[in-house]
Amino acid sequence: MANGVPPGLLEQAELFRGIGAEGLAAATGCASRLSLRAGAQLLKQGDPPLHLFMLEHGRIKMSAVSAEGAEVTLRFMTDGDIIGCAAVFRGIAYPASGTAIEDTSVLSWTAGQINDLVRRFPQLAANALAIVSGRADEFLQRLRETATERVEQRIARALLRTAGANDRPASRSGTERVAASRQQLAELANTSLYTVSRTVSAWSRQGIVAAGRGYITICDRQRLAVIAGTGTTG
Amino acid sequence: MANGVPPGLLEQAELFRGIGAEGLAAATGCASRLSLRAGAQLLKQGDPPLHLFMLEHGRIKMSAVSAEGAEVTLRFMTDGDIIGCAAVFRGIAYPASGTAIEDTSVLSWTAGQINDLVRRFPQLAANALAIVSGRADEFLQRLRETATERVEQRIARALLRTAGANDRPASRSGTERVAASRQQLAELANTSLYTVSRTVSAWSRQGIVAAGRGYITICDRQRLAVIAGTGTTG
DNA sequence: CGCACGTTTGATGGACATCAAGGATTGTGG
DNA sequence: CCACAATCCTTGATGTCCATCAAACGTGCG
Repeated sequence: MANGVPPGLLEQAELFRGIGAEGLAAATGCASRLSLRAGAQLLKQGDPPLHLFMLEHGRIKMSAVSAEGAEVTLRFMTDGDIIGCAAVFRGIAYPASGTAIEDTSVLSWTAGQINDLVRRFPQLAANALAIVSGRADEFLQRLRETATERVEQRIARALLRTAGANDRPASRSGTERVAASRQQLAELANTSLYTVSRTVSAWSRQGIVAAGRGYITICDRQRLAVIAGTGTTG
Repeated sequence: MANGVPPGLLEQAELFRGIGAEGLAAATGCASRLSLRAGAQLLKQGDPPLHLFMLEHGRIKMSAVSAEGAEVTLRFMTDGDIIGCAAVFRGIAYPASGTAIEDTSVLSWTAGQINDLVRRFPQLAANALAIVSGRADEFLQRLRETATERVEQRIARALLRTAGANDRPASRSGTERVAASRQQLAELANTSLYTVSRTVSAWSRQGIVAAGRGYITICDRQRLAVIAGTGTTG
């Protein structure tokens, strides 16, 4: 494998499921690797869909801006996530921008390569549908939340979500350290960093979390889940 | 055609594009027709994806509720729209509920029939991806709006959107009558019916619209577009 | 040590929801 | 054709959630 992509890596990704050893080998074989420093932009909203990406290691912030320039953070991508799926499969411009928020390594395929792969392994199309549909569900959920829920609830959700996305091997010590600045949480919860700070401070006083600079440690996941409305029966 | 579905009807639908005369005939042949009185429910969020629907004539409100019971109206479906696409293609529960808000006629296919059709006409899978992806974009846009825009702007958008969805043959008389109660607009703009009423009254005073019971007539689409931020260059 | 950056906390105000009550429009039955 | 009910719409008064401004504080780093 000239590109040095370890075999087996792609299996984790939802996109490459069910295409067999041959499919995985083909996809692995034509992948390129790309390294990004923290702060570098991977793709820009509105750009033509030349590449499909898969995050190998690191974190990327996906965000979208409106015509007036208002920005919304959509989600933070982590290892194994696919980026640019809908755009490449449909041949439309990327609907969002992606920026590395820490040093990150990414695999990429050209649109042409993906088209070839799809022709040989039609399962990829079904997988793409699943991914896009899942993303639609996510947006729908965010929409519901933003529209109907209070700030504290949204912040709790945002925290739990980035917790889940980060520490896959959930430390079962009960406490769980989440790398997230107030600003980042604010963007995910559609609120201001001030409100996040106040809320987190209040939680800290109640012993639900322990706050630090650039991170938050979840002490009482139960109570946080109750606040998030993911409540009780968890 | 035993079911009385007029040939040529399906061509309008995004889902059935590019499958040729044979495909259209096959799809038409196995479609069933369903009539709904205003207020009747077509499908319920969480139900297993037994049927795919296509709206033949009428209007259906799609809405989703959270675990806590808060409801969000997603969109109003009109002639030719596909309902249940993501659910049937992926085999997951319907993500939203659909209720007829006027007497409506719907075509339906069972999940099995759709699967057969997809096997024979793979283009259907690509079309489904386009539909789902388009819906994701819509949600993303709504999310951006709800998060960053002021109420007046959102109401303007909601009004223009339902205008576009209703009167396809846009009456070029300059004025355009839109069937929409204040309550419905409020749901689409994620606000209260009171605020909509106030806003519409203000517009009415400025001559942008003319308001009536159950409808709003757009007099100055230009200015409305400016308010919506779809501005000027239209 | 001092700078930069993230965080905290108070004070203020605005946008909008909500409550309340009254007015307009449509349909129904006598 | 008129009275009545049922909706839908309007408009004022009030309150609250949260954004925003301002300023200080803590932490880590060169």
